[in-house]
Amino acid sequence: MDHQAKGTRKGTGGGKGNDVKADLIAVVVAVTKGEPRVLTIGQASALPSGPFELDHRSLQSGLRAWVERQTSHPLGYIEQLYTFADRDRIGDELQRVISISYLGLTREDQTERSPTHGWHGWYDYFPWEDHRSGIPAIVPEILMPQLQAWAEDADDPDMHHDRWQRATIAFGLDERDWNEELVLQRYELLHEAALVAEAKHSGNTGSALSIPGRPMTADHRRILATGIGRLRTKIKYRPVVFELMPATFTLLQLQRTVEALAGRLVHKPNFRRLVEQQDLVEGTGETMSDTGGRPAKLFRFRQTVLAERTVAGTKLPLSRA
Amino acid sequence: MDHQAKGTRKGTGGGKGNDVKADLIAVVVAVTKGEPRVLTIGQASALPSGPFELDHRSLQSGLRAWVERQTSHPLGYIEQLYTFADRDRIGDELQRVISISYLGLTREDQTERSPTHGWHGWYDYFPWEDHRSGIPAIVPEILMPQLQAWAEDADDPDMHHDRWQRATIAFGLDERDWNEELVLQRYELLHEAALVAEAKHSGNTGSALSIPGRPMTADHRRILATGIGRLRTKIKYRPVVFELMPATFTLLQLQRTVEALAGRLVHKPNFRRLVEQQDLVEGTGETMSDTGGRPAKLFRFRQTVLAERTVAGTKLPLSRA
DNA sequence: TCAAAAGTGTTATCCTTACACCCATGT
DNA sequence: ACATGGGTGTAAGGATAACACTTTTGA
Repeated sequence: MDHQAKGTRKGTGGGKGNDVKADLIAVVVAVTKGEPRVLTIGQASALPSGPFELDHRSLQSGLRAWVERQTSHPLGYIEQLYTFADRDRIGDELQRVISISYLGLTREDQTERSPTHGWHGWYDYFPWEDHRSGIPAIVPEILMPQLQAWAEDADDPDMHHDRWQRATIAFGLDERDWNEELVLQRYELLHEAALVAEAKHSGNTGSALSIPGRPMTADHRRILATGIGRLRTKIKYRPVVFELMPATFTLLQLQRTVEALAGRLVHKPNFRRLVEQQDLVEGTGETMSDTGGRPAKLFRFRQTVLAERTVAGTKLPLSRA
Repeated sequence: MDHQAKGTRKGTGGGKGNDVKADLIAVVVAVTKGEPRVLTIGQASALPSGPFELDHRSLQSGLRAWVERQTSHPLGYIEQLYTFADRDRIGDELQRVISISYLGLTREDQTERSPTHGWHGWYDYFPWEDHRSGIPAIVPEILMPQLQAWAEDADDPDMHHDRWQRATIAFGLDERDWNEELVLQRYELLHEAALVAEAKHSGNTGSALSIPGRPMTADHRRILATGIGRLRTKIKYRPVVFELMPATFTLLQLQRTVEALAGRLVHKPNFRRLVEQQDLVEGTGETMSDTGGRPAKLFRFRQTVLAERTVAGTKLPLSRA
């Protein structure tokens, strides 16, 4: 790197003028018995994380090293989420910490028991995000009234209108408008309205009572929200669900997994056609007959589609020429 | 941040054991006279960048500060692209540098002349990416033969097949299969095949000759590829093009801008309908009659849609219930 | 026989794509 | 008149969403 700016650096040699700490932090997801779960350490309130060290070959391998060291759990698919920076007090010095967050998908080892880490349903942290059984009661009964109060607390009519509009968009006024992808927007709105426990620390005047939903250390819940949002978006255009499935599965199991992630129910006949028509899966020839009803064919993911298909992704009216 | 890992940190107090340098780096894009251009410093071979400093309020504001200091050019819309890490020699010490890259959209000030920075057409760096006049000659005449040679140079048949398959997917064998979003995959493929100048530095055995396309400092061209790819994806689902347009414009100007970014032509009548039907623009009542032909209505972007619409984004067969 | 889940058929609707054509201005 | 770009109509085809229905098992 020899960009022009070098000359203006303070203490280019070895001084630690603008040096920062870099942290790696992981949202590791699995779906077990139809519930999406996230890997946590400590009292279920922190995501696995650790400093990026000089002997890590890359950010990805550093992250894998940390997660595997802290949880003995190997990771499969991982993807970078977002990088953010905060000022942090370490000892007496004010120092920068940069956090580079990743999303990881894996299968949960249900046999293991550990005091240092565990799996927790992600809807424990975001109870308003699960719409599989309809709109959760807390949305109309607690969140919306609180958000309305927050909006009315605004300084001027414009601000009031803006706050309430953001709230109605983020949460969807009637059921058809609910957009499951807006996980981060919803969390940030609740944070801004000082309705989540994490907002209290920053000397916020905010409302007295906190809403349901388990808080996390520092801004880990915001990172988790980012990961959930990303995954909900991604399952729609890339076949990442299969990273969470066992080697063979029935179409209903696949559907339940998608529903768990999206937080909403999908239409069974159409879901089957969608999956089969895209050649994402192939039958194994075997069937499974455990959960009452007619035995279901077992399928496996067709690895080859990963190479064959890259994503259509047009939305422009291209002209042929 | 008090994640569990803290205890294992080397020199938690003030030691610089695992401290890193953090660089901010910007891909700043404008579209001028139907050509997409990128802001560069130095001999048109580096992107604006600089260290993230302790007095920057946030990553975004640090980036804005650097770009504005280096180019006197204020930024509009910005979004984070990707973060990557490399080992770098600074003085005698081996040290980490983390680069956090951003995409910025703006309008070019065509009056300014500066010796320290300039705007350059992005197809100078990626001549194979412009398909507005059909497939560029260098694709079939230079790139594909070189890639084929590279594929045939593989150690075993599997590797040969894999390399050639990746090449055909990335570049699209026949015109209909060209996917303009795969900018990064194409660049990385050419890099892996040691066909771009930047690949030579890393002691690569690679081929003797480099292909057309202006190289950049360090990995800046890879970052630019990331930015172009992201922008090409994004214009399809978010109205970001308007960040690049003047206050009022004709629909053909808008179309030319989209075409410049996508590197392909779009179908005029359908493009108009697409734009108008989505209520993205409103007429100003005025017309413009400069470039031969019937005077065109002028439009302006409807700012309100940013709030109203968040993105539909369904692709799952949801069930109503 | 009934409950539960597997699976198939079919239609209405909307969106995308393509083609054909007319309109208004300058030279 | 004609070239150039502006602008509208419309029909074919495919994807999506919704509804109705048959099949195969276990209790």
